[in-house]
Amino acid sequence: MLIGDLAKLTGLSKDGLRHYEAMGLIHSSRVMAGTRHYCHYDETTLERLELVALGKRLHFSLREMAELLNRLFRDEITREERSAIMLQKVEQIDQRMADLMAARQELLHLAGAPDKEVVDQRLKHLGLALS
Amino acid sequence: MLIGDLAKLTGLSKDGLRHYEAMGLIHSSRVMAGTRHYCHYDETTLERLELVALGKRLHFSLREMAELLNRLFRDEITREERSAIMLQKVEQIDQRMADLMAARQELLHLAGAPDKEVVDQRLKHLGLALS
DNA sequence: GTAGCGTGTGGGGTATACTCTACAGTCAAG
DNA sequence: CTTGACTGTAGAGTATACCCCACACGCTAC
Repeated sequence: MLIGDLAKLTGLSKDGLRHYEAMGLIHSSRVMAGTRHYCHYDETTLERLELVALGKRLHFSLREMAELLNRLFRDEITREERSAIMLQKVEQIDQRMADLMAARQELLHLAGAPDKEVVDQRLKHLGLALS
Repeated sequence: MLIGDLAKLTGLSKDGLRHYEAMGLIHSSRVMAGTRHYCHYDETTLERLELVALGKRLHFSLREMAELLNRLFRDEITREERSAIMLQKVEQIDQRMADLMAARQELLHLAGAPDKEVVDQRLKHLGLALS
């Protein structure tokens, strides 16, 4: 299929898809038409794009995904390695959360801790609690 | 003082300081010397830069800080507004933490939850716990 | 008086993830 | 056979926070 179809099916923009292709996340076969060519995408592209969506949710960068995705489609990733990759990302996320948590505490302090319980209530809604 | 002194006192690079000035975080008086001029910074610049450091810890952008800093030095920010600003930033942080927390959960799931207790142990070290 | 350090300016580059614009060719419908 | 929709390419622009380089000038020490 052509890029317009892919865009409609995924809800992504054509420019975004071209960007993904430039980043190596998806691939196409070039089909000639007169002096120029068009890019044809097969159905695995949709699988790839679903994995890209997953990767974005999981806070992987496009660069990280480009590598992982290609290795994944060549069956080069073992269960153990996959697990390790995920846990490594968890560590990065923990680091960022620690950073945010420290800022949060300092912000509440600077805010004059107006209603600590009410504010921390939000954390619980997020599935978190201070320990 | 000149930019080199400021750089040494703060540990920031001259280029970084020039960037801050271009962003409106600090200001200088231009003193002529022949055909050109030099930028002189007064002591309040150090105070400003300390606030910039604080702002960075608290995840304020330079653009946000430029506005806040100038208003702060003109005494245009009431206690109530300061509190509101901090709490607004807390909300943004909560949003990002929720995002990260969701990703974290999904990552652990995809990792095969190898040793959930051990991994969640790290969250406690960060001052957090699942509720 | 010249070497060397410090300085301001302008511009480019890095990283991330795109969007937008202009230009030109292809193709189907009318 | 022309119009309109679609396509590829190149390049610029957005946002954030800087770094690096070259150039030319100022000032001080020698």
